[in-house]
Amino acid sequence: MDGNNERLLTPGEVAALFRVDPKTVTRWAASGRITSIRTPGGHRRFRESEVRALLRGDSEAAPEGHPAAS
Amino acid sequence: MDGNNERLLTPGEVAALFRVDPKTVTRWAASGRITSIRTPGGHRRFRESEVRALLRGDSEAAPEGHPAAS
DNA sequence: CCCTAGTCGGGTAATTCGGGCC
DNA sequence: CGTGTCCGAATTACCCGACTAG
Repeated sequence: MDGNNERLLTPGEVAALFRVDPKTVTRWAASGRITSIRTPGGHRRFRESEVRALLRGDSEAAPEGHPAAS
Repeated sequence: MDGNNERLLTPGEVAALFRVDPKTVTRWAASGRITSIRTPGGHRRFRESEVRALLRGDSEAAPEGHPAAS
């Protein structure tokens, strides 16, 4: 198995998490405030770990990978 | 034995990677947005390297071959 | 040969996209 | 500057029944 078990969220999911409109989430991605993965169709997907870090109030950029309990 | 060690992924695998419906992946292949290999039965299969490049946001899809360090 | 899971095909509703405006 | 809402257009998600993969 690949260690690539990163869960992706849809704009609507992130919008519901942040209590904002999906359009706002799209603007965050356009501003580079959040990592966005684009589907061949043009739709965006967001990393669950990244969104979680933002939700926690982590101003610092979340490091890629797993937050090893150090 | 051709040196073709390319791993092929099923629509369900690609769909899970992009967090989309397997039907959507099939639509990408129908639109020519992704290289699809057809089984004698009509089922589609996708190249692991191609899917990975799409996930990375690489607009330039590797036509084929291995990513030799140039 | 049989079986379970996955995929195929077409059609319709929901969501998202993009730009512009308040 | 950032957010919410408008529009039209594109893309995606779920419905069904039938076939393939292993």
